[in-house]
Amino acid sequence: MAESMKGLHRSHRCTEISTANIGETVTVMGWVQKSRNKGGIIFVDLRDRSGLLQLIFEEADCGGENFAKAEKLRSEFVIAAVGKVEARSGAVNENLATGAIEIRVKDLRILSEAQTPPFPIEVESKTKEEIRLKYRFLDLRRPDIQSKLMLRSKVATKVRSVLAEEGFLEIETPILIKSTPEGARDYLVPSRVHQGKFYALPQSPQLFKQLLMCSGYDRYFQIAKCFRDEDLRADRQPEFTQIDMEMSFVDVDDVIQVNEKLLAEVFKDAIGVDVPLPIPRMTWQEAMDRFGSDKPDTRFGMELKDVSRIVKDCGFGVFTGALENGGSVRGINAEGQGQMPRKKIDALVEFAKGFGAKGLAYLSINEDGTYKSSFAKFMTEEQLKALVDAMGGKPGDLLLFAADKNKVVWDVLGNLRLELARNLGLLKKDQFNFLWVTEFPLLEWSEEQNRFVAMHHPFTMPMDEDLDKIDTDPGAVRAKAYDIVLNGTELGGGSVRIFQADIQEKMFEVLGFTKEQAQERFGFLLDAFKYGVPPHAGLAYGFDRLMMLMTGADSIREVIAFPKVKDASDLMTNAPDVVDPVQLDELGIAVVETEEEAGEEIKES
RNA sequence: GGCCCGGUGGCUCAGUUGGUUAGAGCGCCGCCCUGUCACGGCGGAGGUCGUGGGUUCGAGUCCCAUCCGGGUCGCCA
Repeated sequence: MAESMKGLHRSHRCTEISTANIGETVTVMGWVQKSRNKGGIIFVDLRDRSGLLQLIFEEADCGGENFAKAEKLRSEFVIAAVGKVEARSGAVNENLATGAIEIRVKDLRILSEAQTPPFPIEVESKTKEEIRLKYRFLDLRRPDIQSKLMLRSKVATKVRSVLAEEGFLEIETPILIKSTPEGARDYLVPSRVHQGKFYALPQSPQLFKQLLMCSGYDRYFQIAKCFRDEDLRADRQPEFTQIDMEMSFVDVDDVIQVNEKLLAEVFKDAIGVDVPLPIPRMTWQEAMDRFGSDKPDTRFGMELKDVSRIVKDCGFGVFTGALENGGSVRGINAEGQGQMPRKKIDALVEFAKGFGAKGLAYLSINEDGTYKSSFAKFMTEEQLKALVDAMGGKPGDLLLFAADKNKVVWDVLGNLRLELARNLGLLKKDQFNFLWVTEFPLLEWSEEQNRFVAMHHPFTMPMDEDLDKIDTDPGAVRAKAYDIVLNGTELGGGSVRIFQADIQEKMFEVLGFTKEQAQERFGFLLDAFKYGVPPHAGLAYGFDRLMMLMTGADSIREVIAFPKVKDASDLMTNAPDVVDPVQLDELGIAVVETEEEAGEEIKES
């Protein structure tokens, strides 16, 4: 029943037609959003990715045959219509970009009929994501998703043009690579030709871009697909996209400078936001001390204060105990929240426990200046007053304290601060606060592995002034690593790379790699470094996260055309799925049944 | 792997202390309507409550298990 579009050419997208086109004959094609049949006159809202346009059918204009076809139109039919652009003789629709005009149709073709969609194709869908993802091809018709993906394309285009202007070359790196298991789990791809051997999908193009520097392509970038076989989150997908770059003959400031230009131009071009330059910088240590996070959200205050010295001789064992164990006592001031009901405070305590706190001490300052506190009885009036003063407490404020190892205190208060901001509505999506966090620790002690692990990656350059500490106090060595943070989200990160063999060897040694292990995993890079390597540094952005923040989306899935759900499967295609035994046989792979599955087998048979 | 939230017609939801034929709005189908745009009017179809057990005279409602989706902690160099 579908008709051919033979002889027709689309002349405009829906919203490309305006009052300037009145009197012209146009050909439009798209989907039926809605049909309103008044009996002798039929209105049809036509939709394409540009927006909506009203078509009008009257038998006198289009003839009986076309009118009969128009009567059959249902939602999501794909049609072509030829007609004259007219100013509306009825009321103008202020809600529509094309609300002042309509197309008086002379010829209609139904290019494709459609079943009723399982959920409405509309902005701000209320439909469960599960159903939307199963029918993603329909969900992607919704105007808000379309505008997000169109913006994503625009940003990618702008990134390419800015970086090209800056002398960057776009070079692709392989997807089938060698597994270098340090960090996230790799996705593995079996090899038919080399049975029993596997490729890995890249977690990032890291090693290849460093090799490109060795090869003289002094400025590289790529919009690169990356893969990590880890559990998902609202802002994490197993496959995601990085805007990845690397530069030769540069140090930290050079990387920051070119990226500030990139960010400013992209934000201006894509969403009209001015990014004030230079973007503020903060060391990792300062970020932790002031915000309890290495990715501080600076859209609001409520900063952490270290009150260890104030409370070191008080009678509250929780505080003094933490200090004796080498920890600290820190607090935040939730200004004006002194009247917070006990129930809400208890909820905050529970929240804090989720981040490893054993508890949360609080003190609210009544309007008359007296205190209500969970720990007042352990302290003298003077001690309490000193504490309140240190926190800048005023009548009506609520002070919250955590006492533990530094790492726990930061984590607890850093997250508590964000939770309070969320509850108080302090996080404005149209405000964009950028921040560079610099001087990250080079290494991080892993309790699990009982060794130091690289905080960034094993090729990160230590800061020159800390080099001598790498043997004596590795944990105190800072790195030439930097993150770009936007509104409390890590947008991207990078570092200056080690390019001297002796420092790289030292690094592997500290990380507990033997020479053989290092050679086995990264030999090709170490070899390359023997043949002349320029100093180099780079950065990679999470493109999906960038788009999530730009569009104000709550989930990364909203800015990815075909995302996966929490267990990394695809509800539309059903991937991953079992494969034909013949395929497995070719690959020399045997699948071992788990006990659970074996049990099911027995039940079924 | 842990914790938390959700699953009732196509969609979004309501369903009181467990109690007669499980409701609503939207959508859908039919008829009518020449200026609608959240069109309108009349009529109609459609669910056994994610799944499986259990308690009970009686389960959408209580219990157990399980599946699916979401959030989060672990994890994500």
